[in-house]
Amino acid sequence: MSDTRWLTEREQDIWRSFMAAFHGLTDQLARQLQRDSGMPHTYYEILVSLSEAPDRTLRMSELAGLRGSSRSRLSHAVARLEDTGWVRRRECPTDKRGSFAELTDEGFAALAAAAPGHVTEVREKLFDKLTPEQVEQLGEISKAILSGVDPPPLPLCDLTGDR
Amino acid sequence: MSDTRWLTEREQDIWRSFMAAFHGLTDQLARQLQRDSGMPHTYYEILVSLSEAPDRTLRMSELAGLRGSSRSRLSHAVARLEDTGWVRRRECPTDKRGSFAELTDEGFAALAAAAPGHVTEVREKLFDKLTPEQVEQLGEISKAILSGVDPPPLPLCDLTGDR
DNA sequence: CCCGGCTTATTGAGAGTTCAACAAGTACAC
DNA sequence: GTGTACTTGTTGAACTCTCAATAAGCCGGG
Repeated sequence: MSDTRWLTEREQDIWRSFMAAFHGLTDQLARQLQRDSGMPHTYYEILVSLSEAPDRTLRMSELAGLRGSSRSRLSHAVARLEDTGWVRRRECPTDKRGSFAELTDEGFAALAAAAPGHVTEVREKLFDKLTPEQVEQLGEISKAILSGVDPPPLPLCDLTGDR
Repeated sequence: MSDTRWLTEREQDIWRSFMAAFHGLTDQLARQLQRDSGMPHTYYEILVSLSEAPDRTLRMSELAGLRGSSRSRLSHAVARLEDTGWVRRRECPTDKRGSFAELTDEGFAALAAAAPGHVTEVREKLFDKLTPEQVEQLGEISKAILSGVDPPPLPLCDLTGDR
């Protein structure tokens, strides 16, 4: 328990570059979206997920699952998106607990308006900086990391009686 | 202006894996730190930077630069860290505007207590998932991305007269 | 010296996230 | 059926982050 496998000098170097690069990149993307389209990156991704769903509609918990977000976060986010008129809530006929979130036409338009600037930023700040081989490597690396990431911060009730 | 260079199918795939992997990873690290050590990841990194500085002390703006954080954010964070007793503010004798942040013994102890769990998480969730070649590739990729990331969200007053 | 222009750091309000608690509905054993 | 256990989604409070505004000190030209 006490024999921690510390990082080597080299590993720490890479780890720090990685964190700096990724935070720099995501910060920049988030900033661009907020500045040019007035929406947080998280909300942009919610709109994307809805836009790709049949009828542009998803159950709240499916949406949370897709976005790796907690139900609570999603609930707050959708409340705000509803205020701006980009999303509408509908009730589920078969399960009265359930809620659907549906992308409105205004929401779709906002997404369509935001996309070009966002994609341009992604291309310039990420893909343009890497060689084609590095892009493929990044894909492999990402898949490998994903395999180790525990199921998202979903409700994931604490089953164990621990503590 | 209107000819956006959209992502190819393959690129979008990689982009999404990348985002999912990275968000999953950072979420998990943040969660582990908050749960086991009661501190946000951002604060952990502030403590790390201070612990490595001469006299465990840094000017506020140097610290902000190191951490790629805005002055404002750092100011709020240090205020809170001061409340918990992990950091102490000192005034700068040569520049009366300036402030030093100094890691207290309690802060150092908290950091020392948090480090093993954090490192273990980094090793298990990142390094253990990758081959040695992939680790090196990740280092190169990170450096390449870093080269394109604009200077951090520092104050960076808008020099241009635009808008 | 002194004034305008930077730089340093803080502050407050607004927005997003987390966590725990909760209401409401479903499911399944009995 | 009825009750217990689980699910779905929401809410409020506490916390972090962002942005714009502000106070205060430095600095260089005239």
